[in-house]
Amino acid sequence: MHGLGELEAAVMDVLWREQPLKVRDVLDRLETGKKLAYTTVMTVLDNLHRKGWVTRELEGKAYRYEPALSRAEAAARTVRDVLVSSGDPEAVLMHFAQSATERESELLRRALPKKKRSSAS
Amino acid sequence: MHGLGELEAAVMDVLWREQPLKVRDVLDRLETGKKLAYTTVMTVLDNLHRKGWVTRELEGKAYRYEPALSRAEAAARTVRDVLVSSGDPEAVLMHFAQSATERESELLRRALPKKKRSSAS
DNA sequence: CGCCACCTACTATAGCGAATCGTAGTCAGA
DNA sequence: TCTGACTACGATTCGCTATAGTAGGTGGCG
Repeated sequence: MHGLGELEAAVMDVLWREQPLKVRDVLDRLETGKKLAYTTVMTVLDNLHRKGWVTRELEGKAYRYEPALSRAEAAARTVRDVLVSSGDPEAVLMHFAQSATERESELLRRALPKKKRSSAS
Repeated sequence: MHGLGELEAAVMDVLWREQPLKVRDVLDRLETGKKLAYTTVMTVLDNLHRKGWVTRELEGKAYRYEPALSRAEAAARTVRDVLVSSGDPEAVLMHFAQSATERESELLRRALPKKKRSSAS
């Protein structure tokens, strides 16, 4: 869904699950099979910050990180990017509609009519 | 949109534009600034084949390659994957609906009712 | 018949981004 | 002041992509 590595994605998962966390908190909550070094997680968070995936705020001595976008927002943006970069959004939507589950179709049908103008980022 | 490298994507673009092509044909049509070696393109096509992005068929001495999926199908599948892996497809669709253009909304509204069953990969 | 052109198969190198840490420096508090 | 918790930097390793050379097979043509 993203242009992220495995660990980076795992870290984002943690942050999406529980909001503002310090490096240590993320480390504690990471569900990888191996125990990582504190600095490893710090580096990853730093990279995510540099790439704009998370924002951070100094609290005393340590940073508290939180996702720049909710998981759903990030995913929605990815969907949009795929549409745009596909060169033919219409065709893609057609194919998607074909494979959409009944539930998804229902949701979309309800959500779409309510739409208002808004520019894509 | 994909998990492909730059050259791989360029090669897929060529194949999506014009269907069954031999290595040499792809090489000739590649729009990269630099002139690549024949074997470079061959390797890329081989890798794409290994990863399932293209199928190939021996014609005489050489292979003829073609995309396993149309560009739109591939993109649609990516969209589906994003939805599924997001953990909350509904929320993603809601956000997407918010940012959809009028045209996209219109398209979806028309396409959705036609839906039929089909299994996601 | 033997050489040339064209292909594929294999192997090799370099580059880049991600993963993973170690070390050094800083600062608040016991 | 010594300690513990942090951050800032830098180093190494790894996997994947980009890029290409070399070896070996084969059909056609002079």
